[in-house]
Amino acid sequence: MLELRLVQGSLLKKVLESIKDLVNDANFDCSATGFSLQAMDSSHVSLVALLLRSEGFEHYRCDRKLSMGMNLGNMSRMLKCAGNDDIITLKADDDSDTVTFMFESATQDKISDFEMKLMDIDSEHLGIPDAEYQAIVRMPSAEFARICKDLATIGDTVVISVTKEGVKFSTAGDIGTANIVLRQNTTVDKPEEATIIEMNSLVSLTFALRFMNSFTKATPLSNTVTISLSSELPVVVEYKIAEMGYIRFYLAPKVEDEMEGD
Amino acid sequence: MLELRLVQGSLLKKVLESIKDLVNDANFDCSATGFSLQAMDSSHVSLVALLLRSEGFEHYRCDRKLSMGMNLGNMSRMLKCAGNDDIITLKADDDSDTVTFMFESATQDKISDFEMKLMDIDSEHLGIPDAEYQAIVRMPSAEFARICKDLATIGDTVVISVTKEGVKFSTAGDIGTANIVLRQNTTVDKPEEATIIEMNSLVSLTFALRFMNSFTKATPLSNTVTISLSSELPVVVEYKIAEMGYIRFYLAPKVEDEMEGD
DNA sequence: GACGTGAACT
DNA sequence: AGTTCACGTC
Repeated sequence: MLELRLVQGSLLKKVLESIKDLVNDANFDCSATGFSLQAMDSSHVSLVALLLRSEGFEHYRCDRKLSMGMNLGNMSRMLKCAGNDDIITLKADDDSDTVTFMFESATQDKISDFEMKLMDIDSEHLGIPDAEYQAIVRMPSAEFARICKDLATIGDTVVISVTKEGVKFSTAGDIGTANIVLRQNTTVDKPEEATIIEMNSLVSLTFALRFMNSFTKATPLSNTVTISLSSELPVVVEYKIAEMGYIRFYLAPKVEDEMEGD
Repeated sequence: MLELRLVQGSLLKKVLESIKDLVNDANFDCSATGFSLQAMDSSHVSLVALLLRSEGFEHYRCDRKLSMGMNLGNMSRMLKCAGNDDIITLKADDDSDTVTFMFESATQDKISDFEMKLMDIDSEHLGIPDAEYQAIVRMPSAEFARICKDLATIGDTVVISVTKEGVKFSTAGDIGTANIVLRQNTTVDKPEEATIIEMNSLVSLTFALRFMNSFTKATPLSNTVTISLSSELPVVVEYKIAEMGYIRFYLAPKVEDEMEGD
């Protein structure tokens, strides 16, 4: 028996909006710890990891570990039927092949329940080791989204270079080149507007903008984004989910001297 | 060496928005006087003339006359990467085949530079003689845009007729006809809402609405528009650019008794 | 919330 | 190249 009651239902709506374009089908894993997901995108290039800790739910009952395979497009379609102020409760019986989403309007005047078929998805759950990163950049998520969107109008890949002073985003394409430099800035009135750089060593890595622009769909989940970079490691683009956990996107850097990217 | 610093960068963004649909490629001409452009639209029917005087720039350095051929679509794409409050600096080395747009955010925390390839464009620079016009109408630019948009839903051409009392915009199409009369009105609280007519002789001319509706893309540049009319002369639709210059569109009247227009 | 525009896909 | 979808703007 599984029953998870999330008062701020809009969180789950936003989570699905942020991953449904990247991942078609995925297993949601429930345990006493929380509600989580780990999945490769449909082209098997990037990886998404979501965690919503049990403490973040108003009510969290998970008798035994459960892995529920869902089509994220269909799940998103159902969640779109929930109001932004609705309380969402997710229910599943043990050994059931369906999951039920219940939506309660803030006023309790409208109560909906949507039942969705589960599916069998074979997924290797990768252990992601904690790593030391050469540089970690924290910046306003909207700014990061804007930069990735702008650069994508010029080129296909972005080079992210971090120095103590700032972070540089560069691209090149047929019509020209672009460099955007963001200065480290911790002295801003509002902490969510700060750009903070923790750097152990200089790092400069190249990524496909197509994926970065998918990741930034998670912007509504958090005012800030954290980008963790190391040579030879996938970049981690993390959006913290207040009081509950995070959504993290992993993407391997491009090898610089490849003849032709994809 | 060329270096033009424009504090109100949104002006340049708006200028490009207003001409990029009309003209594909054009030469920007820089001289000590200012930054200008003159180009036929891609169908070689209408003409655009832009002037941004050097005095309007915070910093204006132009060592020698320079003509820079740009693809306006690509230039617009790059300018879209500038914030509306950004300071835009345009740089080019002599004999360089590129131009650089630098964008500085108001806070100086974000500095971008975009380099664009220049192109060779052969353009005959027409001398446009100052002319006496039979009638000059000044009116709110938004009103003019609305009229052209509305009339285009009925017909393909507009007849603009000016009398001392007012200006009439007429069209006819399959579904019917339309006439919009604007009375001269100088007694309005705000001068930008006035409709002012200077008339030497009655004039009534026909124009393709398709082009008029392209011209009105410049509406964000000025609250008022000036329409100068004479038989046998192209109409001039002018939007003044505060403190800096103007953008003018020229379009030849249709000959009335042609069998079929274009 | 609706429209118009630009980008992606077929 | 045409259609569809998503985004930004009004």
